[in-house]
Amino acid sequence: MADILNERSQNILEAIVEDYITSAEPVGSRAISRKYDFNLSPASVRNVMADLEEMGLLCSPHTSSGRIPTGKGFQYYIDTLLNVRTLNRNEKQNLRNSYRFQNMRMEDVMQEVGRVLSGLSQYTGLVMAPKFISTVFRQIEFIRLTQGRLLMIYVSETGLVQNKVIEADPSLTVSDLEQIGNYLNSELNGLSIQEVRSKLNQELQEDRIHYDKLKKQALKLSCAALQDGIEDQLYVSGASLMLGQPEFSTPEQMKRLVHAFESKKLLIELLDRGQSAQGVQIFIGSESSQIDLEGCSLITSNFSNQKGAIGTLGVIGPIRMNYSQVVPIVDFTAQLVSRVLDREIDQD
Amino acid sequence: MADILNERSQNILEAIVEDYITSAEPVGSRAISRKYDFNLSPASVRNVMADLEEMGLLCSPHTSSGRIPTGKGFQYYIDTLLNVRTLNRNEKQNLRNSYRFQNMRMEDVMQEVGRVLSGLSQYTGLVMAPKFISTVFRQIEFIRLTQGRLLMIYVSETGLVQNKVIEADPSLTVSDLEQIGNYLNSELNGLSIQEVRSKLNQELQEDRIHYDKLKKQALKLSCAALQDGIEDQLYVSGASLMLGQPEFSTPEQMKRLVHAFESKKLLIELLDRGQSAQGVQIFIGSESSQIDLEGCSLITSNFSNQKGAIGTLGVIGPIRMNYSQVVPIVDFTAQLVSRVLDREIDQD
DNA sequence: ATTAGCACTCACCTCTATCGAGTGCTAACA
DNA sequence: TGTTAGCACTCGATAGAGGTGAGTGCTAAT
Repeated sequence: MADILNERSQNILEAIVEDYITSAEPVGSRAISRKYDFNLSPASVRNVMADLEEMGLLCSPHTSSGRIPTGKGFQYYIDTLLNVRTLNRNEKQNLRNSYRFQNMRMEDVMQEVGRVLSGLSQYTGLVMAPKFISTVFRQIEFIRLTQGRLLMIYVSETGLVQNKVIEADPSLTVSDLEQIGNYLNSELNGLSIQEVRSKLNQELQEDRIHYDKLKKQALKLSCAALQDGIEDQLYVSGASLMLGQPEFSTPEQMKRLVHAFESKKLLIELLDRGQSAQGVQIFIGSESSQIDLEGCSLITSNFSNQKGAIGTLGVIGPIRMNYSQVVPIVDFTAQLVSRVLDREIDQD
Repeated sequence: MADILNERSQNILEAIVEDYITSAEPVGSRAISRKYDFNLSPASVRNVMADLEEMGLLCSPHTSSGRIPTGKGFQYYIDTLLNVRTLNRNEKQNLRNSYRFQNMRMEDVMQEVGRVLSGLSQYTGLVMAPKFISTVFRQIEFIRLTQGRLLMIYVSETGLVQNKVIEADPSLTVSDLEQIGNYLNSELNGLSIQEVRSKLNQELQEDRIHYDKLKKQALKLSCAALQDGIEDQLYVSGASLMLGQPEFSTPEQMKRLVHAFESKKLLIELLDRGQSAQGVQIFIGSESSQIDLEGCSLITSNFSNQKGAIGTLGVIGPIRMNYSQVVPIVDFTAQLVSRVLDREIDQD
């Protein structure tokens, strides 16, 4: 794709995209020819623009208006023209200082990250906590609520607390539960949930005929507790900032956006897509094809600690986002959070 | 106040309010005289309306438009004219069936309640989980994160899980923590957090010179853990439904609302005001005087279990809410949730 | 290949006219 | 004396007309 455009066309496309990013208005040939010194008259610029439009990189809202980049145009810009600013030492230090992670619960860390991302970018910050399945077992606790109903509390290695109500054999006593907890805590410590699951399944089969009743109970309980059904946690910050963007200024678009942010399902789905990738990823609205998120663009990066718990953070904004500014922020923040996750626990 | 108005004025005010509730448009004298059979001509109705306007119960957006009730008008309507529908057995059963509380975590119960409230009322549902301070102690657990940093997990009697990171003496070993946990769990079980606090303070003073080092550590730890700094949890559901209401149809008002819902602080403040009251409470926008929530009205009721943990739930909508329909829903839901809280634990 | 020139398009603004729902006031009526 | 019919008036909402200007496409000259 990159080679279809000659240098002049590239320069003009870049100029148009960047002008449009700051102005949110259709860009005219005159403006381009004046602001950037290509030594080209408006008429020449117009010729190039007509070509770019034919290639689907630009479009004009109506006959007598300037051009705006299409999704494809932005995609091209991101793929080949965007040069991401790298943060210098000062900027990195400033960013580091923006975050206050001292003595925070994991939930608070996630929320704080979202808040800061949103504040710095002036768009909407998203943070998806590490998925339950990607966490590493640290401790489990069972608390009896009523006959046959237990509250299970699970703490991951990084201090992420999750809980769940499970049904259980009503005959289990409190001291049974304590023993079961102790057994599981010693057996499963340090294993990833995936490892835990396969281990549990394996042992359950082996022990099917075994007579250690308590151990069997323990396996059954932990199966119910850890098998599934713990939902993703998504933190959305600064949704109202999006409503200030000119592309979402009509009531209908606002409703759409708020709905999308509220249901969270769409967003989680979108963030999931990037979970396997490394580094910063950019999804462009049209591509993502979620009606409610039309016109939006998503910059994400995964974070993880050394043992693998993977979460995702990022910024969602209008397609017309300031990528060169936001990308490094998202990138560095992901690195920062990864390091914080590791620091949460003793390195041994 | 009620006695200043004669019956005819009351009838007309009621008619205007109810018409406005369904139409969201200024109500004219002609409409009133036709739809309701007071046997009064529009002219007579106009006379009454002029009186009501003078008393500050009505106002007209401009000279030649119908009247709309003022905040004061709504207040009067709610105080003296509103007759709340009581739910019949069928409706109660339907409402009960709307909620699915089986094997849900407390967090999920709260969220579910918000969702259903919002769905039934078509406005925005609010649920504030019982305040930490109003809960009853059930269990506490300390998990070592790093040298000198502990994760404290607190479970209230109703199964509400909260956690917090606290600093602690780095020399504490894992078995120390276990002992401390056991000690606290046996000592504090069944006490309200307020009782716990006074007990801790008392014992800390008594034991100041004592030589039981571990006990002292236990007291210190639990003080740090339970003293304060656990924030309220507020669940907001169906915010986007509010954006469909005609009074919030302009971009500016939408932004205001979304901002108010997002920051949550305003809402928590507002909900706090009703924490001491019993039964359903109604706050009207102008009265609440929060700029961001102008034009909104709040119907709340507290719920609590037998031991006193108090939370609040309700519905926030335009002042022009269908009170007679929403009030009984909020009322009955609060009763329902109260009962669920009690059922969460063994009755002993 | 580039560009100056020109006719053309179309969103946007403002001005004006019209319409109609609703009012307040007054005079007539039961 | 309370009620009502009649009437002039107000004012938002809607629609159309005209002007403006930014921007385009095309063509012919450089």
